Amino acid sequence: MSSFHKMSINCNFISETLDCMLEKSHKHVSCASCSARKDSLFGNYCDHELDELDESKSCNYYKKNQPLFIEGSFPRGVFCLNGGKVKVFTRGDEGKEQIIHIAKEGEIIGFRAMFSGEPYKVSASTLEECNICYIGKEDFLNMIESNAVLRNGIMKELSKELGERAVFITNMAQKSVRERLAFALLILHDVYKPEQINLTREDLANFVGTATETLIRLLKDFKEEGVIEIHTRKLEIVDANKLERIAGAR
Amino acid sequence: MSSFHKMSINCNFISETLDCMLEKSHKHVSCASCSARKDSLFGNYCDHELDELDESKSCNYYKKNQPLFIEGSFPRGVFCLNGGKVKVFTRGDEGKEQIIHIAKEGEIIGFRAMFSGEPYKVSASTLEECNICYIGKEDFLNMIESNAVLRNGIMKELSKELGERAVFITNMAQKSVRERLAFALLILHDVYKPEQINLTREDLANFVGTATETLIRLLKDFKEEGVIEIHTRKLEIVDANKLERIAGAR
DNA sequence: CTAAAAAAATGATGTATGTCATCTTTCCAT
DNA sequence: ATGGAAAGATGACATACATCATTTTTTTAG
Repeated sequence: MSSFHKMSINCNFISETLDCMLEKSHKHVSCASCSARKDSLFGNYCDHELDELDESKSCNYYKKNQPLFIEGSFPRGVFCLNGGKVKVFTRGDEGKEQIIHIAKEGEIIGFRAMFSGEPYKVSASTLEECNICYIGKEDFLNMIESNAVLRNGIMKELSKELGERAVFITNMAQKSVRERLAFALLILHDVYKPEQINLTREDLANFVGTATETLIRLLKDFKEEGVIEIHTRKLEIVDANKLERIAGAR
Repeated sequence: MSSFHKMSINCNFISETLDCMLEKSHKHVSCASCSARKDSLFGNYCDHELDELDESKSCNYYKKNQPLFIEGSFPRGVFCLNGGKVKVFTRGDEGKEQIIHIAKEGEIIGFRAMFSGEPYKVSASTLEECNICYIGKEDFLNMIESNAVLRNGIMKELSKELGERAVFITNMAQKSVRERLAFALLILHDVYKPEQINLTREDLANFVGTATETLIRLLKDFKEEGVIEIHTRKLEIVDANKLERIAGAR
């Protein structure tokens, strides 16, 4: 319901939204009117660039837990997240997911494998109902080639993520599960705001890198310490400062 | 001594090498004659591009354990590794190093922060005697802007590393120390060949993400199982297949 | 609205790995 | 060559966390 509300903001008319969501139509959501765009790499596109972008993209509705792409397959285009949250993850040897990133509105997903020439090293699937646009490989690469601003934005994004992952690796190697959970909650707080964090315990455990049971116990600790409130599936951050202290420096 | 030999290959004359190494001169090693170049992003440069590259770079000799750059500072240029090995690492809250990557001849180091506009998220320092060229920020960015092949090479490299780090994170989160050590040894085997792995136990532990004592015990196990030989500081991989089996899939 | 399935919660138990303390070997500068 | 420092090795011990088994709660589908 709150995600429904959010979604409606991103479309021109309620009727279009309903088509989009309830009837899974592939109705075009124009980039010019996409509210997620301003925070995206296309944020500073001018009118004719937007028209061109509109031409080359398709728009799709995804139900909860639908895959966008799967580890090992080859990319045919990139995904531009108009509404909803998407998890990006790999599977370890025993099939257990390790969530690398949770993407929100405005993010472009899956462009890494486009440049590396390798198959996807990660999978991506929706965590909730999503509206996602799709740009074919050729169109996207042409845009990159001809538009220096977009290209620099992409390079900046790749570089930023690379830095973040170095920190992620260090946290995994050196922090306790308790510290990592605090760290993860802070990240998710940022991703989900102004809404509350809304993930299954299993997904959260797979993001933190721990067993579901351990995660549940630690959440309970945090609740008893007054740093979070648990509203069934939704987690509310009550004391972010304390979380930061628990998570340690950085 | 064997690293001395290797170094000499990369310079035009022995006398130049000696200057370079023993007297720490900044004598120019020409890119045209750099044997590390063929495997690098500059591998397919033509003559006049090489001249240009030569103009804009400086060449320096580094002793063992010297820093190239430090986490938190801002980049002023990139480093191009002509000879020797370099570790790239972050420090956790208690100052413990987590090694993210070990770079070898031909690699360009430190270009991530150049694009992200952020300070370095990692530090880099030499693991042995090194010959390292340096290209200033402005020159490098100009090259990127004007040379599409180099640019695409950089984007490919960024993308590949991003994928590798997703795997690294998953390994950290889900594999046992024993499995991670096997995995690390295979990576290092590749980096160091045709030489033997040559790292302190502490550095190796900081790469695997474990305590030095634990690492030492596991090395002993591997030795007793006949997968490695330990020649004091140097590690010889005897049975790579078995290591792969221990490391698990991927 | 209800039944079945999925998710969440809780307890009991084992173990891989970190920590601390001590000793030995190797390295390196003088 | 030699002595001090760094690196390597080994043992004893503690514990954070995973695993397994079971129960309760929530969600979903018919």
